[in-house]
Formats: sequence, structure tokens, C-alpha cells
Amino acid sequence: MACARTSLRDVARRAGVSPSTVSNVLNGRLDRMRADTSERVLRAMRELGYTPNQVARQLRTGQVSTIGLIVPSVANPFWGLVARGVEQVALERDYHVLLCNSERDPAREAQFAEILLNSGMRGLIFGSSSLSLDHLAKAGARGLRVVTFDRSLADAGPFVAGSVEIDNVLGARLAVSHLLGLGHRRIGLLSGPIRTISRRKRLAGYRQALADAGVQPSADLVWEGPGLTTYGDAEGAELGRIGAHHLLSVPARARPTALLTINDMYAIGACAGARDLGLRVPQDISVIGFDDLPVFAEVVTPPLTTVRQPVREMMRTATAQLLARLEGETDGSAPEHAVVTPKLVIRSSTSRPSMPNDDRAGARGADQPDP
Amino acid sequence: MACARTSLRDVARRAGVSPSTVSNVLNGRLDRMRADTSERVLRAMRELGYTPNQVARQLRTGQVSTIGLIVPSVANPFWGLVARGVEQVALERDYHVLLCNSERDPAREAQFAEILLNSGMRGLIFGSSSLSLDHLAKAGARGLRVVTFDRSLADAGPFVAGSVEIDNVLGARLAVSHLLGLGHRRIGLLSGPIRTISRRKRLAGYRQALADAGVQPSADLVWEGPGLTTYGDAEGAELGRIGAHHLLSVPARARPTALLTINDMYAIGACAGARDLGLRVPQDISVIGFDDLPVFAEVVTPPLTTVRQPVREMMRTATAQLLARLEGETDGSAPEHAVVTPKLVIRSSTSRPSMPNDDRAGARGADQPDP
DNA sequence: TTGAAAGCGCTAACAT
DNA sequence: ATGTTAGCGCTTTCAA
Repeated sequence: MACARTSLRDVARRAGVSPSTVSNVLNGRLDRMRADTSERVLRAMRELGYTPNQVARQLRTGQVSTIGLIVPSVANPFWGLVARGVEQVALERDYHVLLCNSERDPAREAQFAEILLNSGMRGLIFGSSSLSLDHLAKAGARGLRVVTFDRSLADAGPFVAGSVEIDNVLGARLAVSHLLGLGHRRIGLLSGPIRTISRRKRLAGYRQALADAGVQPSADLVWEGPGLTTYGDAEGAELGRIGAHHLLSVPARARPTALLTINDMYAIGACAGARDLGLRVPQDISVIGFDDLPVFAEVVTPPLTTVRQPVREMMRTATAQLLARLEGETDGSAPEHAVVTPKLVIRSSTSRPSMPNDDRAGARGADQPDP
Repeated sequence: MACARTSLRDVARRAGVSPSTVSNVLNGRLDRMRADTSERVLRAMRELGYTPNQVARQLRTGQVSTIGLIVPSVANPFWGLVARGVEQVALERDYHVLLCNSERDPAREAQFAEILLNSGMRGLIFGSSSLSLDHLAKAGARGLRVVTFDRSLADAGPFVAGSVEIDNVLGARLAVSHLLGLGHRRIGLLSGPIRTISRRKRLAGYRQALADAGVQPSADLVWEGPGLTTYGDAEGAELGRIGAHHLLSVPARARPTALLTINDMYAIGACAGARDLGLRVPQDISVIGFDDLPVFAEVVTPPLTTVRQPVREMMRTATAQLLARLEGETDGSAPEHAVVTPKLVIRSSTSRPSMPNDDRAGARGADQPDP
């Protein structure tokens, strides 16, 4: 139970030098002393099992080597992956990551930002793509630097140090084009609350692709789930299931033959929902996800056709941007904005519709009988 | 870009009082002053937008209200859930959580422990159930308190403040008994490296259940996957798939009719592996998981029969134990050891074997033709 | 090449 | 009821 930490002074005493010399050793300024001096100090440190007190160092220097990461929901493996990506880069550069799970609550996000600041941290990676960044502005004014995710720099405050975004519009277009190419015409969109920038963009991409193909959009084919309860995004799959029930429990003639879901969790849920109704994926209904959750998307039944987000690379970039700013490497320069291009990964949850459902698609074959 | 933090002295000056008075206000010792004094101080704080510097406070008090959480792999949603459980309780009590992703590397775990200590933290929740705790002993000797997971108190050092464990032996027995009850006799076990206490216990439970039923164990039916590569536990599903290939690519007579997997990720992978071989779950092969990952286990095809771990409750308990110890509420008392009872959740990935495969099971019906 | 001294922002005896 | 003072462990001028 002993807690008597050995301090820098103890080391100094033992090595017969002054505290400042020990400090110099600690900070690698070995050129300022004779070799045998630093050796003596090093030995004293070893003998005493000395490790510097970071808190004291932080107080003195005002620098903390921890960054914050706010994610909307740790329960969604996507954000677990994000956390890992961030942590990896951070660790390489001797930073640590304080994980903040906001459950998409702006009040909590603002509070986290204050806490980070008060704990000496200077940087934050903000995983939510909440419509506005206003709730972080106060912390921003106090010096917090933030790198955003899935958000353009257009509305960025001066505190935004960078941004990483996937082209969500393109991603959705890719997905819908694929479905159109297979012959689908009644294509649904299944989502939770469309209250984030990324979701809005995916919706926009969905609409654009439809419009470009001259397909009449129908509000009945878009299902926007309700806000979250206590379980956050893990409910994605549950909402997907519920949404599928809504969208698919209609007469076959009006039923969509394909569904684009807002992410893979929803896609998995949607597949379950379709099965609940006796519909087979992809024979009776095609489902396409978004994210390409490693392993899951591949291993689920059927393996998911989905739009890949290269999470690792994205978070690598985001973290690098933040650390660069914190260490002044990019001082004064405009914030970077990295846009990555999504890629469609075709697996087995999509196929041609069993019955062409559009006047213009009469020529296509019907592989499967209508159930 | 301004960063001139207002300090306690500024507030004191503005309120026309001494720093100690401000400190007293900050720490709720309002009884030590007249009401109007505290009011003046409070107003000054508000006007200045003052927020206390936690780093300074930490240096002075030696108390940091952050705890560490070491998990083997953030990429497995199970650990995301754990993180959330811990964070929830921590937040309620004004603590924060520093997430440390060890990828099961003991060196990294030891390093994390040192870092926590050097950053003033005093407590750690240790999610790995690595065979030994030795690598944490040094940090323990320096005052770090740790609450362990899936580990009895038997080998616990004096630094262990508590422990939460699910009865893993029972969990595996429950699973195997269920399979035996359905008429299975060739029951396989599918796992990654059995190098953790929890996995060893599940293996033991599997063996016990078999032995109790008088079923001859066979080493050929236990598949222990290789160590991890870069992707950590997310590979669970991949390993599960590979393992299923190994265990099931044998003549039908020797093939297991049921598989217990070490966790749900493996189960999902095993289902995929079975399908790769043209085997249907559960008609041709029953699969049973462990964890009952919320949503996933339910939404996957087929919905997983699995052993439930009540993660939320377990982490709630673990966190409470740790905070109690850190705040001296339980000083001197023996560490608590909470053992929770697993529960079998029967869904659709298990059924009676299509062909009884044991002399003693001749009476059972064969629902399905042999493929 | 090394040391002395001041101080980061806060807290807690100990005065008054 | 309030103020004075002396640090927590470190870094950093500045001086020797």
C-alpha cells in the first residue's frame, strides 16, 4: 500500500547533482553536460525506479499528451474501430486517448469538451457529425482544437484544425446505381434519425441517383426511424429490423425490391426484418449497407453488399492532423480537409429483382418466382 | 487562439478575497464563510468564466478522477459494451475513463499500467483474463488498484481491489447440456488460443458436461486457433470460420453435429464456415455461442443460441468496486469477488441432430435427411 | 557544465 | 470568518 513516489529531487540527491540537471537528462538535453554526469543520473534513476510524474510536468509545461475522442456510440463496432485507429496513431507518437461516449447528446459533448480542456488537453477528435458545431464553440474559443469527421469545412469555426470526410453523397449514389443497374426501380432507404450531416448526404446521394436515372422518388420508400433510447447506435440493427417491417409490410406491387440502409448495422437488422416477413435476401429483396464493417459484413448471412469506409486510414489522417496542429507543425495554415472516396463492395445481399417492377424494365429476366 | 486561462487568483482578486476562500468555495466548504462572501466569489467566477485547472488540483491533491480500462480488443463489440458499462458508472460519479486497447499484449498492458500511474491515476479495470497478473504487480506495488475480470481471487496480488467473474465453467456446461439434451453426441469446441482463464474454464466446463453424460471426449473435436495477428479479436469471426472449416471438413460419420464456440463472434464465423461447406445451421450442424452480444446474436442468421453474459451489470459492479476502493470506502477489507450466473438463451442455431450419431441415441427422430 | 531560484494553479495547515 | 504561507514535482531562465 506504500505510495511514496520517488521524485526528481530524490534522483538528484542520489546522483549528487541538482534537480535541473536531472530535468535536462529527462528531456534529452545530454549535450549540456559531461557524459559521466548523465550516466550517474541515469543510474540513480534506475536504482530508484524513478518515473517522472506527468501531472507535475503537465502543470509546469501546460502540455498534456492526451487527446480526446468523442464518439456517438461505443456499442457500434464501427466506433470501436475508429477508437482503435485513433489510438494506434496516438500511441506511436506517445499520446493517449480519452474515450468519450456521447450517445449523440450535444449537452454531453459540450461537457466533455470542457472537461478535456480543464484537464489540460488541447485536442479532440469529434466523431459525431451533428448538424452544428456550435456547442463546441465555447471550448474552441478557450483553445480546444478539434478535428471533425464527416463534415466539410464550410461551417467550421476557427477552432477546427482539420477534417476527414468520406464522400457520402457518392457512396449512396454508388449503392443506388448498383441497384438500378441490377434492374431495381422501387428502391427504399432505411435510416435512423437523419439528423447528422453524413446521413443527410447519404439521403441526398440516394435521391440524386434516382433522379439521374429518371426514377420517380417516393416518400413512402424512405423510412426515418425515431431518435434513440438508452442503447444508442447498437439499436441500429433493431431499428433496421423495425424499419424493414414498415417498408416491406405492403402489397407486393408497392413493396420496394431493394433497400439501401444507412449503415451495416441497419442492413443486418433489415435482413432479419425481411426474413421475419418470409422474404428472402437477395431473391425477394436486395439489401445494401454502408461502412463495410470488417468481418461482420463478410460473415453475416448473406454476406453484405456495402459501401466501404476505410476507417483505419481515415482515423490515421484525422489523428495526424490533430497532432500536427497541437505540436504547432501547421500553425497558421488553413485546416486540411481530407475527402476519401468510398468503394462499393459487392457481395451477396443484392441481386436482380425477381420481378421487374417498372415499365421500363420489362426485358429483364425473372430468376425467382414471386413468393 | 487566446489561451490565457483565468486562475483562482484572478477570481480571488476580483471578489476581493484570498485564494483560500475561493478554494473553499470550490470545494463546497461554504460553512466556513458568510453567505455574501461565497456569493461574491461565485459571481466573480461566473463573470470571469472561471473553470478550475484539474491538473493543478491533481498535482496538489494527488488525486485524479480518471480510471483506466484495459481491454483486449476494442474491435470486438463485446468490449465496446464493456467500455460503455464502465463509462456510465464512472460518469455518474464524476470519473472519466481512459481507454487502453492492449491487443492482448502483456508488455503493452504493463506499459499502460505505468502510464496510468505516472499520470496520477490510481485505479484500473483489467478486462483481459490473461493467465497471470504478474506483469501488473510492479504497478500494483506502486499503488495501482485493479479490479479484474473473469478471474478468481485465488492468485490475486494485494493490489487487486475486486473481481467480477461470470461462472464460465457453468456457462459451458449449460451449453453442452443443452446440446446433449437435443441428442448430440459429437460436440466440438471451437476457440482461439486458450490462453486466458475464461477460455480455460469454458473448456473445462465443456469437458465436464461431456464426462457427466458419459460421452467419450475426442481431441479431434477441439479446435484451438492460432494467436492473433494485427486485427485482434475482430478476427474472432474469421478464426471461427477457419476453425469450422477444419472441424467440419471430415467424413460425415466423424463430423461433429454441434459446435460450442468460445464467443459469439466465433459463432457467427462458424456459421459462415459451415455454410461455406454447404452445411445448414442448425439442420446439419448446431452452433452455440457465448456472450449473447446484444442485437447481433438476435439479428444474425440464424439467431444464435448462446450463453448470456450480463455485461452491463458486471461492469457496473466492477466499476463500483474500484471507485469504492479508491475512495477508501472499503479500506482494509478484503477484495470483493462477484460471481454472476450465466444464462442459456435458446434461439435458432441449435436443433436436434438430423442423424443420431451415438449408439445410445437410437430412439431419436431424424427430422432432416443427411445431405 | 552545472546549480539556484522562481513559479505553473491549486490546497491545506496554521495564523489572525 | 478570512488570510498567509508553504509546498505538490517539475521546468526554465539566469547566474556561476
